Amino acid sequence: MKLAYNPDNKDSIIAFAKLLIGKSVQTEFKKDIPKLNLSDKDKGQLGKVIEELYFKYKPNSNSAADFKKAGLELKSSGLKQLKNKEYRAKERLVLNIINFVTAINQKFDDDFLVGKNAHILLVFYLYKKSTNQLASIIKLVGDWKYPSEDLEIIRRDWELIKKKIVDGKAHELSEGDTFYLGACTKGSKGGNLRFQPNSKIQAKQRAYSLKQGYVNHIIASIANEPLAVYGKLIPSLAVAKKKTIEDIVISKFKRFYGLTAEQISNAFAIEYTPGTKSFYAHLTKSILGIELDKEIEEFEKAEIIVKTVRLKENNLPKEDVSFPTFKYEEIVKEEWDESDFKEILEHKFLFVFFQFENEELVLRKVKFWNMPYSDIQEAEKVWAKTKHVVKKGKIVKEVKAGIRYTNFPNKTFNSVSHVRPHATNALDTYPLPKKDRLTNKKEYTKHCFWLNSTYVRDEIYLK
DNA sequence: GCATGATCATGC
DNA sequence: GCATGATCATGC
Repeated sequence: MKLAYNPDNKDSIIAFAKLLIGKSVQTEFKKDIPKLNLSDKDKGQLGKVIEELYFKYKPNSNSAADFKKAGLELKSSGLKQLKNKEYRAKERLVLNIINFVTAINQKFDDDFLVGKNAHILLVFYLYKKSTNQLASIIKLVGDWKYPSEDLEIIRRDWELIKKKIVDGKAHELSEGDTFYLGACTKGSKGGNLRFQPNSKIQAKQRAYSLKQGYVNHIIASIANEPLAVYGKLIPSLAVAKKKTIEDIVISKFKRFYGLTAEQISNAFAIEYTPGTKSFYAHLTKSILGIELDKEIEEFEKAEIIVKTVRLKENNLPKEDVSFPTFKYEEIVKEEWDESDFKEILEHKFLFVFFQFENEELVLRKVKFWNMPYSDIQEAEKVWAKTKHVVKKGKIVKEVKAGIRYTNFPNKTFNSVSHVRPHATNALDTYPLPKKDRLTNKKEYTKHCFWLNSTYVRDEIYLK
């Protein structure tokens, strides 16, 4: 059979793939799709149709690239579109499954850089909740090779994941451990436990993945969107080889330890306006040498969450650390492993600590941090109790002097996290899945998960 | 002085 | 209009 492309030639494959832009496979292959017996639940169904009906080859699950001779791996993934029409990744890009047993003897150059990951051909479709994946319109097609600076970061990420497996801690892996390359869970919820070589504890099956923020950069590159809105911390391969993101950030901040926020802002000729929302973000960018109107490229790719914390003189943060509000109707449907809260907690954070000293705020230190496995398990208890309370319709415990006291997990319930209101006022609400038993209301003031200030002090600032 | 509920202010 | 960082108010 004569193919419409040359499977041994990269350019030919890529050019042929680009002919898919603007089409849906549903329309193109209506007649043949039923023969593949795909399940609607199969998240990889679009990829299978493109492989078998468009490129006309059988999908492989071995370690060789899909187009073996050309060294090209085909992947399809979803896009969402912002109000300003720009595209963003719907989710992380999942690469190959990590074999815990063989991983401990592998080398980065032989594992990651050959086979499936070195050169990827990406087919992005526009995701819509109401649309079947096969009917989605393909919007962007292009190939991706890692810039050499990124590969240095990915190499360190890969080494860290390997070290955890070597140390018998595959069950403690978290996406927050690493910067661009994550070890994400893969497979049906809860199940899919695997043996690991250096521990008796079974670990969730995991795959290497590129963080959603990293995929956004791949998308921008393929879509030819201007990258001028980003400023870089790592200007060259030489710097990337010598220093980690952490090294660079900490060394830049260190020069200002002990200075007040006002002194630092004066050093950069930025206005000292601690009341405005952007002040601390601007201070951080100035210290890092990033122009104020630009985003920090490495932070965006690694999805680093920056939190500025102001400590009282006794080292206790003045406020607990908040996260986005959760929706009652959604939390009751979530499983922990797919929950928004766990997703946030598996990020990498940069904490910037200031401390009050005679009414002035002094920069104490910065710290990269991600939540240890045992604390994520603690946070799960807070999440589970919250879900339970909403599900039972037992949010309000009692009403005293017009104030509603809740059954949500408080600071004494758990040392890591608690649940508290986060709203404009009591009338700023989300709908409830079930009427609250005591108040008979079908909506409730917006709440969110918070990190306890004592936890931030003891486990992040003082450690 | 802390815990908990309630609210404000800014910026997009 | 809403998300987010910040702050206030009350009671123990």
